[in-house]
Amino acid sequence: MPPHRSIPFTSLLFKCKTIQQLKQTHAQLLTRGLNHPPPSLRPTISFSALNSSGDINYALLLLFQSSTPPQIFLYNTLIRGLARACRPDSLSTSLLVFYRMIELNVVPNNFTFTFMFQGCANGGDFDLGRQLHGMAVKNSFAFDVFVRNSVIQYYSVFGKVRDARRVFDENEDLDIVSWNSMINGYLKNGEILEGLELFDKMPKRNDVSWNSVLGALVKFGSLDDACRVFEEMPHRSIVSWVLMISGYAQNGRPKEALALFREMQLLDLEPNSAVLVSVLSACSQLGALDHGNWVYSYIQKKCMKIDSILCAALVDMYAKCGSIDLAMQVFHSSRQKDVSAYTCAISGLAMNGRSIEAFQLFEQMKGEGISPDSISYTAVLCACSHMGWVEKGFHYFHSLFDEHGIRPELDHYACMVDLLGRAGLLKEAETFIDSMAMKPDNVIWGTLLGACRVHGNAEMGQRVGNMLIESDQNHDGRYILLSNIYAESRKGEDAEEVRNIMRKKRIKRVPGYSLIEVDGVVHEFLAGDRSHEKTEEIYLVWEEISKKIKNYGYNAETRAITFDIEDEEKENVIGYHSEKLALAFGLICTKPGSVIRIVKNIRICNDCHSAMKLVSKLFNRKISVRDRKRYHHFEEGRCSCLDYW
DNA sequence: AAGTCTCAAG
Repeated sequence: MPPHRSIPFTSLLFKCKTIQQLKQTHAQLLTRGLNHPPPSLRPTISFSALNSSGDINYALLLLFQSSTPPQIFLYNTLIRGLARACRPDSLSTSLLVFYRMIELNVVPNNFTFTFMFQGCANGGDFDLGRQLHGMAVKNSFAFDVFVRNSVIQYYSVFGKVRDARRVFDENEDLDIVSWNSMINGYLKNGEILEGLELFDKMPKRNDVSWNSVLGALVKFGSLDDACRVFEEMPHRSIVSWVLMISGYAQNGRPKEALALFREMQLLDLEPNSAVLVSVLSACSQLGALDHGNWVYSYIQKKCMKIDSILCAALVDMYAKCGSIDLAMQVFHSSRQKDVSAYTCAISGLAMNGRSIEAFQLFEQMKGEGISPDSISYTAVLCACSHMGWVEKGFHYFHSLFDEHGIRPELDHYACMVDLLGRAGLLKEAETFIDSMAMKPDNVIWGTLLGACRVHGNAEMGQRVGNMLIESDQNHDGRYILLSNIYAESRKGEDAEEVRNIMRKKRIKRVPGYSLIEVDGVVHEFLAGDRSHEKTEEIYLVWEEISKKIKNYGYNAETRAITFDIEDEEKENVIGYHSEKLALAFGLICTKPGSVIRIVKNIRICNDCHSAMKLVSKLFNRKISVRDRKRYHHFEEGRCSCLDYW
């Protein structure tokens, strides 16, 4: 068969849009006896190796089975595809390709080396990279600026900034990417000053240079410094916006994240999925369902692809805004779900009082061949804790290592201590802490202290509380817990003593607050807050509510009163806990029949819990309160937590 | 014929 007969097929191959089409067309070509004519290899290998919907194994097969020795371009394409793919065997496979080409006397060129270094950087093999570097130098490929830049990048990834700097210094012929790679090497490895010094010396800067600095400030410096750079930089690319918005979202400043996003919209800039992921994270933190809904409809309107990260963010947002049904709807309709998306759904279910489904989903995930990671385990252990399922908790705790070889981390231990402590097994919890394979941190002891308070164990509480205060003198929560434990076990003097120490050390109490979103605006309330513009009305309404529910058995509890309030104010303040004010505001401002959604930064107290239950019944409203750990969905006088929390 | 640097979740 004359070779030119393959030409029409080759152009057909170039037009293929999917791997299936490509394989079919290629198969037709093969059945006509045109066994891998060289021109057909290029489109097939390029597509299979580089396209995100390609099939790199198919490309490998074609390359290794070719009857004629493939051109260097094809080898390079495969190595490039492998470097990009980030599979666990990527690097060993590209090394195989590398040896194969040498074996067939195809001499590697500067492109080969660029892709190999990229592979080493992504695949985590330092030694191989160093050998290749020697080889590249010996064969004069290190003169190519691309090769050199990928070497700098490779050394930087492994924290070998000095080696990177040597390559950088040895060469006259540097371009802006060399500078960026070198600066980024410093910044990523925490050598901020060196990085900034080099940045100052740069002959010319581009967006990437500025964004590297911006990213380092967000991560290692202060957000406010980053903000200043953001204001001053000559041009903001989408990456700059991503960095700032995610910086705010991840550092407990979700309101500022949303404000910056609004600024972006006013400038008519199109958000990408990275921006939306951060915006969704901010919505999750604020419980801002209206905003979150807007983001979801925006994604649908723009037909944006929902990848596993966006899926996880959406599921997390809906779950943390209390709309677990919507969360699961998004989850099930998404095609791309990775372990994180599953984990978000699992912890979302658990948080919303649907632990049985959480366990089912965990098993389903394993059934689909996705292995749980350490965070998935934190989620199931939390689910056990919410239900008080001690035995199940131990089962999962043991399977952590037995089934998945994951060594328990502090988070897992903390979940177990919470599970035991909440269930009233305080002794067992303490024994469990003693059996830990690592040194327990203050979070673990703090969890036990919290349990001591819930179950009124003053002896253990005193011991643990004093130890905690000793080791971390500035944590307000520990003083408060200990003082309350004393107060509740009628040791008023000891409680007073703790209060005095706290005053003397000038330890500021982090105030408890509640958020409620009405018509896209997030309102914030503190306990006894009188700053809201509708204060008069809010307090009036709460008085009415209070009177009404008292007729149905509500008795303002005084046990849970915080200590830094003067005695005569006690009843007043517990009557005006932030969630009660938010509830009154919600009753004033939302439509009858709609759900009132409140987000708290600390745990809900007994008093508010019983008040909420009664209001849900007497006012016939569904109320959702998210506290620091979980959701309480109140309906018709009952709570989804079944009064266990 | 092709490449090197900045970017997101639990």
